[in-house]
Amino acid sequence: MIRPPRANTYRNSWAGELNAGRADSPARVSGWVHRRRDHGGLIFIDLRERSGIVQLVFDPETAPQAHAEAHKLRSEDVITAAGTVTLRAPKDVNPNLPTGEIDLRVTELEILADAETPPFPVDEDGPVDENLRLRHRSLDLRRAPMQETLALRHQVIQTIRRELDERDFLEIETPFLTRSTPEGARDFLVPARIAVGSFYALPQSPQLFKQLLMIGGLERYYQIVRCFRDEDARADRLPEFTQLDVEMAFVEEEDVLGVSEAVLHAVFSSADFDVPAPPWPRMTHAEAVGRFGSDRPDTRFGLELVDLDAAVRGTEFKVFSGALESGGVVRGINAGPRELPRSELDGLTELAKQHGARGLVWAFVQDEAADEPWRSPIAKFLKPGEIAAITEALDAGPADVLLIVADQPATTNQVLGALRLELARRLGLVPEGAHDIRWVVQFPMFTYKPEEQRWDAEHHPFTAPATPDGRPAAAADLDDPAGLLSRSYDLVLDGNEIGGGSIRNHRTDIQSRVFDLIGINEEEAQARFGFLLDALKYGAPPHGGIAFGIDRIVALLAGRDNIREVIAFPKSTSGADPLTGAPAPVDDIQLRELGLRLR
RNA sequence: GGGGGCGUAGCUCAGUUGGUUAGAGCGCCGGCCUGUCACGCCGGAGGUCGCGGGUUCGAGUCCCGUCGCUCCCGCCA
Repeated sequence: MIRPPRANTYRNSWAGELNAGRADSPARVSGWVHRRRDHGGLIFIDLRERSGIVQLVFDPETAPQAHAEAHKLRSEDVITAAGTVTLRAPKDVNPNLPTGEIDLRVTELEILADAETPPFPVDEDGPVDENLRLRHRSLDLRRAPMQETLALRHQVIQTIRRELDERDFLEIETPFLTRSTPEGARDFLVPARIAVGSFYALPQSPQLFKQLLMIGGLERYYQIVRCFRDEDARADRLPEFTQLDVEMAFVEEEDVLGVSEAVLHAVFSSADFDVPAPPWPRMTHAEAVGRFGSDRPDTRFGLELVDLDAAVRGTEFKVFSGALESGGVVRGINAGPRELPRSELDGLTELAKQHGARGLVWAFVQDEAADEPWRSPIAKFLKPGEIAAITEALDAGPADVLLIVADQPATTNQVLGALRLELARRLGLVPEGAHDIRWVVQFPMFTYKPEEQRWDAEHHPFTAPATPDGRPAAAADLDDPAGLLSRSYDLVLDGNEIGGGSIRNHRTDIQSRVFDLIGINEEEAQARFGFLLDALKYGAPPHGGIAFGIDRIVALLAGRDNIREVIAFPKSTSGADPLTGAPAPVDDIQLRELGLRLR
């Protein structure tokens, strides 16, 4: 698995590669003191480096000098040791260690660097405050979980490169110091010394550049590239992150999805991550939101959303009737037969409110022997027929817990989508080891922003529109933007968005019309991305692409719930770097050169 | 910008209703120990209870503020 090292003064073998086959032969290894077991007579030292751990034995009778030196060893000292690989007696074999059949009986020991006592244990995987780990990242990186995850990350990236290379993609770099690209997030800005008062923007993605590469005839491009968005972080989102960026010319959706499936399936296979073989199922955005309350549905468990408009039409219960009259909906989920104590229901209500609902209706379906069909604070406001209709619509039986939200459609879906995820988490509804991967397609092209009285691009404005029945749209189709879809696609793994892309606009007439609709006039468009619009004029091929979140993918493969765990030097949630102290103030001299003055 | 959680020894944590000298395990230091592998045994050191203020006879504990970390909402296609 690992090639032998070039023999030098430090090593001729990897610690983790020594085995019974090397018995009675000399070896020299170097690494860190993982653990010491000093018996007064014999001293055992576990020596650790990337390849693994080997036990060094220091015997006072056969090697008194090395033994004396070994007494000084402490955790994380850096040593080089030479001796003879020795078979252990059968009773002494350690079956938990790949090198457990042998020892290295050391005759020569040199301490290359001694270490202060580490601020947290390096030889265990137990929990340590994350900030402390990040402040001493070089120590944290020595720990097994980080070594494993970064090796996995490397393997993912190598697999991607190999697969794309085999498909004739060119890896091409694009600039970091650039102009703002219209992704919608806040830009990180870099003041320009050469043009005081002007700024570079760090790229939110190489979107415009990869389109230029297609117009430039490069045909198939990819890049594993850092992207920057100056927005608040989350467990799955940091201000700087790495994406696999892909673009292809003369393609339609099937081409991009096909390449994506082949590459990612190779990635999953290489990591022994068990997802179905492609082609992966596709779900429309409308279905995803309708059934799961999310555009990144986790379909590994039920609790699907059910429309209750018909069941409660004409009701006198104001929460429901009020919602319906103001263009809202009434929807619910059947959480199945549960004993949910009041405190848990309150918690769910709190969650619903956090997501914008005014409240949460809950009901326990009772069996026929009970006085009332429901046990619920709102039962008395509903007619028996309405209760029966809701119960039937939710396909509910005795002891089932029903959760109902009445609000505007977007809010209702978001709230119920969040509730079903929370319930699944609390109740452990996701089957162990189950994974689901699927495309979400046919996103709306535009969303209407009432407060600004204009349409906005749901994806980004370079996405090609499609008619409501899913055909590529012509310029004339944009006259009625309401029902338009986009030729975009997201890839969703276990409820996580791990990639997304689209077929782009390669014709200036459609592109201009899109800008028009979202309120970017010709002058502004020319100022912000005239270089792309100009390029489109000189013959752009139909093209499209996709981008995948490398951090998220590796985190999912590694079973980590936080992408910081798969990044060597991550920022904290606040966007600060506990290691370097960035962001940090700068000298007045630097500010003057940039023509900046601080308030 | 908003909400929740956390902050006590080097690490991971406990700390009752506000009450004498703030504890445990691991680590660390010293001693003993020749087959351990989470070695074992004996002894020891180690605390600005995040920081600031307040209430109180008395604060790790209650209150206010603040900082940091974290999860979420907003934001982020």
